[in-house]
Amino acid sequence: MKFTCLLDLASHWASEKGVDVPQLVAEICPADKPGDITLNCFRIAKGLRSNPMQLAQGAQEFLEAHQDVESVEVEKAFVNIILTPKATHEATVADAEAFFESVKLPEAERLNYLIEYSAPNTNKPLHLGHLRNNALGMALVEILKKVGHEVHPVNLVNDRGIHICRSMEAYKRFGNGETPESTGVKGDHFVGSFYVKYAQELELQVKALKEDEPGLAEQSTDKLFLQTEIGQATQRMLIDWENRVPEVIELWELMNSWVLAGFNQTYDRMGVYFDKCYMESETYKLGKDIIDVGLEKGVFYKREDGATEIDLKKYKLDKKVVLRSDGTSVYITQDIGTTILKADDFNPDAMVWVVGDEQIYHFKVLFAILKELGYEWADKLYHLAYGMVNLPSGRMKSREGTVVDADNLFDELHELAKAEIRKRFNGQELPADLEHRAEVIAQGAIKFMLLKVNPKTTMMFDPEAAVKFEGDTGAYLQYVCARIASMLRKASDSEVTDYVDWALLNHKKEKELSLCLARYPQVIQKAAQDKDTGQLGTYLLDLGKAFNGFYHDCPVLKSDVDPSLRRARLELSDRVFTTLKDGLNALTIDTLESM
RNA sequence: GCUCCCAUAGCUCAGCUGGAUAGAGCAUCAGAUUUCUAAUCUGAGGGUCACUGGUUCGAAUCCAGUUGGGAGUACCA
Repeated sequence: MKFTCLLDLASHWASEKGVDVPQLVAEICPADKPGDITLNCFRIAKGLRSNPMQLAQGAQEFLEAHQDVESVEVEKAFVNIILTPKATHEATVADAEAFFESVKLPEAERLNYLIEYSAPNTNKPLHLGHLRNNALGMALVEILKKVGHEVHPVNLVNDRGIHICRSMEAYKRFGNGETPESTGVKGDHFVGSFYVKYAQELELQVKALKEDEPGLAEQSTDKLFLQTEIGQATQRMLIDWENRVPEVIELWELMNSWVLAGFNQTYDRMGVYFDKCYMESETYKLGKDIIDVGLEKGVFYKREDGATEIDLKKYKLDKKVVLRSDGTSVYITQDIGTTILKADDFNPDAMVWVVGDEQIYHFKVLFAILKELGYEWADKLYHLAYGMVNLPSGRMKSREGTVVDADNLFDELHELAKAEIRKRFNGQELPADLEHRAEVIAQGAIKFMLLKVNPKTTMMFDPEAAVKFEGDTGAYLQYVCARIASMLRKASDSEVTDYVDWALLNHKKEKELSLCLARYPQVIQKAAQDKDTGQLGTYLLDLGKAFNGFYHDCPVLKSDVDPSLRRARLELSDRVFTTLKDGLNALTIDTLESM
């Protein structure tokens, strides 16, 4: 927000005191104070090494004489300024093109980002936790694009390993040749059901084992895994998979194709897309050659027992094994290799991983190793570590059946949204796009709920609150858009002049609205910088509330409104509409012309 | 044991580089609708910002410690 009166004040001070005056940043005046904007002289005084009270006095004297200023009041070192309406609106949103252009970062600060998110396992359907990941990843992509970065989203599908073999082994035993097509079950759910069956069978075998050998009674299922018949069979299957045994590969390909088809449906519904999907089955052997290079460089060393290790005490981290003594890879080896592959593929300036906060340590280690290996992009790696999603009853536990399934949640919200629409049509003919409206509202509800909080917060998902479309919700914001769209529709046939007289918008709510709008470019840039969707969500709610206040107090289309005032209010409303839509789209939430 | 994160209204969450009397939504109570779409708006009650000390003109915010919670700490992924 660049207000002429503050620019003038800055140059006035500069010439008066003969020093450089940093840019004077205005704050929004608190609602209970007399003013539109506030100059905090406590803050300015530090830079100028002056007395805050005297600065405030001086500011008042200067500003009272300024043509953009109606009045000034000083409280302590706060200078509360009431601007003329013209100055308020023209410094903020009058020039729509300039306003939206100011969202973009300077050319020199724009980067090429590579963002990895989602990273599902192909053995179970997606649940609420994945939805937080997906929503964050998608939104981060759009926010970064919005401020001018180039962004490439990628996925890394965990399609191999012992957990995948579990579903396969169970299918071999209990599948009876059924398929998603023959049963009509979505592919990922179909395969997931065998993962569940596997767990049941394993428990039975463990129980039998413990009955045979009471000494094992205290052992965990994981410990006894390889002593069960099914566990051994699964382990053999993993080895067969690695040896590319045709019938195992065939089954694996078949079941993965089912799961991925299911995931793609869910992705499409959310609007998830990727520039590239890496499959772990194709990348899991990567990284070993890099370890050799690192050994030569002295980054790694061989331990006496043959394992290859790196000492990261310089980074306040522990030692980390990167190759087992038998020469095989560990998880981080693969991650090193995959990261380098991604860097080669996209040549990014910066990379982001959207992964849960339980892996914070892992990424610290990964980044430190890549730094030691000397990659030029190693300083621009970021782990967006989000907190987990809890239920009122606590953590989601698959064993207790409390996992909130993604597809079911979508369906449930869709039906509830539809019921809400029906309620409002109250017997009238329903709109032709009823299903579309319900889906946009449902997606908006779940996404906004997940994105409005700070990503790092361990958040609570309350099903009761999620199914309401009131208060701090996506629907609240979509509703504002629908209201404005309705006004703009009704006004479209009226005469539209190019000239908007912003000086007419002198109502407190009108000025507040412009001042709130004016924060948008900074907010979205800060959200991009901090990779924090919560800041944007909070802001959009502020904007929505500011509009609803205006809408309540300032009639636009009523017959007694002067045409030029109506014109100006429509223009302001249009700016809210465009901004809200832009901001919601940055959160990957769609808007509606009618709800 | 060690490391990291968290603690703000009954509940869920904001609170930017320290700045005015700590905010919002939900819930509770009281109001507003011959509508520009009430999925809305207005008002009320509700706080020892976990605790103790420190830095500062000024601390929810910074520092140290205490208590309580979560996560991580494998030749697992």
